[in-house]
Amino acid sequence: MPYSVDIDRKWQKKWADTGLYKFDPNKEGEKLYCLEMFSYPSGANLHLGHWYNYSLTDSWSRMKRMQGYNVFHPMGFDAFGLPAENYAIKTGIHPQDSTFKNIETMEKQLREMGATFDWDYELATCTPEYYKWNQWLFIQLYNKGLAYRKNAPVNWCDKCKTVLANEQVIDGKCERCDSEVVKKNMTQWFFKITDYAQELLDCLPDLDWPEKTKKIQTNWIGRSEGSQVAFTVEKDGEILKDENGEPLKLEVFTTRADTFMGVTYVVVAPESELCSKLTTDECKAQVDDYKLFTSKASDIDRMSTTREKTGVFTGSYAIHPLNGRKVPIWTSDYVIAAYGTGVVMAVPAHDERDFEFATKFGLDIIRVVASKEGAEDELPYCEKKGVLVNSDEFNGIEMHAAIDAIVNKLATMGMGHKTVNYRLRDWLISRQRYWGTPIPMIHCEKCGVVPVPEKDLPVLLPYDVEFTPDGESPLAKCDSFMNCKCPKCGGDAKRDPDTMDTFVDSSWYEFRYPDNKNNDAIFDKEKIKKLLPVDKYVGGPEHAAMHLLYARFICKAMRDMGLIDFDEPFKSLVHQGIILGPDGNRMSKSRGNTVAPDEYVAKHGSDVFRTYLAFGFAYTEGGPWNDDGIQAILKFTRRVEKLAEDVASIKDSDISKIEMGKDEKELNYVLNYTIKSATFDIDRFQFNTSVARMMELINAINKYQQLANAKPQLVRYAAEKLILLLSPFAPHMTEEIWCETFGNEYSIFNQKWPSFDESALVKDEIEIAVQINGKVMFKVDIPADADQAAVEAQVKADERLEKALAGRSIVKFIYVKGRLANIVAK
RNA sequence: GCGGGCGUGGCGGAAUGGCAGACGCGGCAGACUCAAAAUCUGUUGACCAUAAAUCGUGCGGGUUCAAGUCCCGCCGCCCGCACCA
Repeated sequence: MPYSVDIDRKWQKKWADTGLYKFDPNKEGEKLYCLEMFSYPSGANLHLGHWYNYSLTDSWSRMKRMQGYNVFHPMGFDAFGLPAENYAIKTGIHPQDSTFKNIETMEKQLREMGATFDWDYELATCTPEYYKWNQWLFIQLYNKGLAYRKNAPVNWCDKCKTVLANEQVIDGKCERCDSEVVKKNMTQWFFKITDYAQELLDCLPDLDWPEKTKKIQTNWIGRSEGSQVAFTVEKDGEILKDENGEPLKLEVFTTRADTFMGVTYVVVAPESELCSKLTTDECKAQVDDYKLFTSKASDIDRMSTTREKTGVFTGSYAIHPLNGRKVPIWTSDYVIAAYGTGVVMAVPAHDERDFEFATKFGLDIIRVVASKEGAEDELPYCEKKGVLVNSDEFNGIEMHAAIDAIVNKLATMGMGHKTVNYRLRDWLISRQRYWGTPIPMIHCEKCGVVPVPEKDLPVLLPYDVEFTPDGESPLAKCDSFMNCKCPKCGGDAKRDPDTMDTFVDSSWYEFRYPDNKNNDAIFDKEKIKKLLPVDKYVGGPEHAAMHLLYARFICKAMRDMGLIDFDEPFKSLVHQGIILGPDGNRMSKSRGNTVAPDEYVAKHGSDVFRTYLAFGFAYTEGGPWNDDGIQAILKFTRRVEKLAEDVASIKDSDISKIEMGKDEKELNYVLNYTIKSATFDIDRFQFNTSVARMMELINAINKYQQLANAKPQLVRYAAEKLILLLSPFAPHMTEEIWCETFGNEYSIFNQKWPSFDESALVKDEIEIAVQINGKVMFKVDIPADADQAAVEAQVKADERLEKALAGRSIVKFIYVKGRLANIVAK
């Protein structure tokens, strides 16, 4: 029966009926956990990106199965999230209803892809069975001090009256109403990922991840070595005191402690709490105006580098600990509250931003570093080399040495020390949204914040909720949800009305798959020990800084809770590229350049589509879709089927007894070369070249077939190997050929992956190029094992050499074994 | 602005410093056919009537017996971060 979508259905049914892909943890073979990033269940059918990710990773895992690994390959759904909620606001269809319906559709489609997923291990994050453990994990983090509440500036859309997730802010605008997003201070839950900043950095080098992704994480974490130095503050003519009655230390982070003697003012971020504390009554009005001004400034404005500096004086002064100088404290939005201490010491002579600010507001500029003693470099002089000037006792000290000298001096006064600062911020996980995991915390007037006892988990997400956004969490309006008893004192209390960021759901799901039905624990430690970490993780590069960082953090936190005993969740990571529309642009409905897999699959079958995806692109690059490529694969599959029919009647594939002549050796060489390189290429996710090698193999077989004295056993033998090699890409078609055309035993996927014979790859004679000064002049056949002397002798004896030399004489003879010979001639 | 990646025929794309363009699409020519489609065979970087020669991996330099590959400087595109103190 020629290959079609009917063949797909036939074998999909048989595979399911016979449980071919059921995972047995006790089966022989080294365990291999192969995981694709699970997907969001959208209403539409699987798109090209899903196919590209899932079908080819499936091909990889199929080869691994055949190589004898005990492959665990689960699939599930990242089912909480905003799209379903927004869809509900628009249509009135409840997120739960639309989500479960979408999951059903996607499951069906994923089955039709013909992947090896074991659906017994499926999970969906929106089920209470899953999010119960999300809540449990939250409480463990809380108990460990890794989940805490604080007041922080968040993205706020004033038109939608709601907080927005970072990913909902597109170029500083709300994705839904397109109005500008501003910062607003709100009390939110955070996960203390910053506790792990250094370890997240330290473990990166040993991961088998794309270097680019590691770089993105490195930058995101943003380690910066510097010093923390402190000033005292004079407000209204008096030294400002802290809550203990000690003089308040205004601490700043700097990488340039060498310029400390050049500080002429200090800047505090307007959002910082310190700002209010430092502002004098006299200046309060202008500072408040300025705060309002910056809170209104959109991210777009603030991000602009051409934007002119703004700011106002707070009325207070910082007192320089080394020279006693009194410098004004300003507030300006060029200082970011969340980075460092939210306060900057300004050295306009040696910092461009400070220079611009000081120039605009007429603040002092004092040179303290010169490229060499006495030099009058143009200011600002920002080079990190030179010696100190105008710095009293530090004059003449080389800039790097001066950092140590100054910090040491400050340290003796308790006013400074070396430190490391990270750009990474704690992970804000509260969301004022409905369709997510309720935060399992209770607010009691008497007892404060109290975690929900484990026996009361899960805190169920109520179904009947008014979720139109109006600035309040939808759950806050649901009395039956909100009102509860305090677990500690039994008095009336309120639940936390927020839900968790859906990145929390996906930050540990890889741990739940192997034990997805466990009602008593998040997972069984022994099961996890057997299967994790994930050996191969495949998904888009867009998750480099978010999901992949969060998942690493949660893994480390789990380890420190004693749940697991390894450091990293994903040993090896691959990113698939992006398939663009035929016009070379990103596919989008508005552009009208989308390609729907369904049409192709219905017409040609899953295998043709899968094999095209393998062949038509460099996997990690992606690229524009091209319909013509499908035709190439159709042709190839027809040739494969034709070959299979040709050899169907040949029952003998024993090649050990046939005489291996030149042609046989040649075909055998191609066969073994194909096995070797296709295996290697599939292993490293370079599917296009592995399919190319198979095309070469069928070319060679067809050529050999046409010989009058072709040995049928060899043809059959080579054809069987080809079918095995192709099976990961075209599972249905090759199963059909294997069982029906060849009459072999079910299933091809219980067969061993072909191995190659190294001796077949050793040729007696090879052709090499002879170059003169790097240019190919002619070619010679030489014995493959010839050494340089032998090759040199043979080439020198060649009659073509004299003409090629054209009167020049040989200076040097280089033979690169098996490659070429190069003659240096003058 | 900083950091990273990429740039190869008409197209998708191959090339551990070692014969650039594997494999395929498309084109051209031929076979089969009344014809077309399909299939098969050959051919296909540019220049050139042909061969030879020459030129060819964004541009300009360099290292090397040998550079798409390594180094330096540009240009273009993409991605990440972005007043990070």
